[in-house]
Amino acid sequence: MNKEKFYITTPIYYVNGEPHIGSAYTTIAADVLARFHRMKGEEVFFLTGTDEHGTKIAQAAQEQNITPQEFVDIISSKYQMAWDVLDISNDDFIRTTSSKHKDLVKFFVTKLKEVGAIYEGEYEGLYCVGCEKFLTEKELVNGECPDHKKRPELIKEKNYFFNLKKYLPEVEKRIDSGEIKILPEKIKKEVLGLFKQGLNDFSVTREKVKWGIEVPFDSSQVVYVWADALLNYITALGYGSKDDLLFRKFWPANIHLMAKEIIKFHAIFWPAMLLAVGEELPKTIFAHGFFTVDGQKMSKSLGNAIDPMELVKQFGSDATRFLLLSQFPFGSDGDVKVGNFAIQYNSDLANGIGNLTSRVLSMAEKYFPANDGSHAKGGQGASGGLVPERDSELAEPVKIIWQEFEKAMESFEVDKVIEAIKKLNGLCDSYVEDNKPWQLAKDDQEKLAKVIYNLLEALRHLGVMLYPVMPQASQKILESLGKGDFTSIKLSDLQNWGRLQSGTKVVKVDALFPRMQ
RNA sequence: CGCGGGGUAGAGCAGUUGGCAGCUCGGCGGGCCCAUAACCCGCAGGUCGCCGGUUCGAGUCCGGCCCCCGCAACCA
Repeated sequence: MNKEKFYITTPIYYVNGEPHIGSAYTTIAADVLARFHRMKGEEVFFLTGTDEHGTKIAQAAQEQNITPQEFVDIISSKYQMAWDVLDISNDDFIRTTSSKHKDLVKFFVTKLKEVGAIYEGEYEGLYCVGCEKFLTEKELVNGECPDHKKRPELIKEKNYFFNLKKYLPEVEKRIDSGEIKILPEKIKKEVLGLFKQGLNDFSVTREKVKWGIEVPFDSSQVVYVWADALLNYITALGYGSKDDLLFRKFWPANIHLMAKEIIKFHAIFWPAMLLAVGEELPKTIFAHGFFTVDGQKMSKSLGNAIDPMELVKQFGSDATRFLLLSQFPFGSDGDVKVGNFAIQYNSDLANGIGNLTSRVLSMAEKYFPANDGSHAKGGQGASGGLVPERDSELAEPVKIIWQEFEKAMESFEVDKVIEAIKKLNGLCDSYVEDNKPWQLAKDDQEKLAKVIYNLLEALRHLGVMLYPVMPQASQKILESLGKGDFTSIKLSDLQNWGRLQSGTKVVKVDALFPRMQ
């Protein structure tokens, strides 16, 4: 039987700055989906990376007196370290300055020329000699370049243009019909609106830009951003090379995930380019929303950008993942109150999941102590408990929560995934109160055994459910139940009630999420 | 008349096909004692932006108005 495949991507991030909360948000969300699909037993390829060409990069490097390559090496490695710290499980990390990518982009551009999808034209724009780049109206202050206080010149240069107009009707049709799913629905509307407004052919090369991939058939030109960056999704898979096994296996992408500002390029330009060369189109393109911080748009100039690495320092990787994803519905914009992170950490994680884990394991240990003496050596929590007789009183409600959880995952509603987790947490807390194990310990051993079993088994389910969002906590919970490694077991099996064997030794863990003061 | 989103309890948000207005946090009161001073229960009563309309009945449909915000006119 062929395993189902799942190919998920984030955008490649532009290395003009270090990882920020937006890129972290996208990447964490993608990681959650990737982990979930792996749990389902699918063959997953999860790609992220960095976009490293362009004038801005060359300038930034010059300011620091290093070569552009040195500059991008530094920033790119910061992204890789950040994702490492955040437990991102990407299968590859593509860099647009890698020789593989560069070769395949050249191949692609040549192919565009061969099929007649590009033509020579003239680009006219406002050029600042000081910046050595074209400026947009938006960048100008009183009609002047803000950096050099000079009016930019209106100049023309040779460019190759992609014949977008030729492919627009087909792309529109595929989007409208849902062959390419654009999500959420409102973004789809917006994209369809763009067609009505009309779109122009776009440059795929530039003459004045120096830091980029040289156009193979015209050395005066360098490949311009979209024909470079977007290609990462297939060059990473070896498209156009001898070794294109991954490409044939994983393309088309199941989902391109991104923030909404680049939806146009992904929903329109990218499919059009793929059509031009006769390749399949991505199945789903999902654009999530933007953060505002305390009501204001996040920006470097305002100095209100949230550094994801600071969050990790404060809360840890798991909690950072959880907190970012639970701020607002995935796909909408949302405001983040910086002060709320700690409050929410305490309520959902310390008092919620952490406390539940702690109370359940404590009771197991207290009421059903293991007496084989083979405890963890040294350290605290060296005692252990045994799982008592099984019971299925919680099986049904847990099953329903699993259904909600999966539905949320399948529809990319990451925030609702978190709701499901919280619901299971709440179910367990209520169950404790309803059954009062400390009472049963005095007068009903038989029922006590069932109640504790149910709690331990529910905790196991929680541990599994936590895996996509908070892999570390998941691991700790499952280890404490003697179920550390479950990656080879399919989710559908893990979801069965009663997998936890009676008599299994459980070991209390240190606080999963220490309370913040 | 560029495109799109939104205005619901102190705050942040849910509200599918119209039918007693919900969730989380905070606040107040009670309970419990297994647990990370955690947990459970109850309460707190918001003209659902404004004005009309359709309907037995409208945050939920229609029309108009006011106010926020995002995207866009080839920034990566």
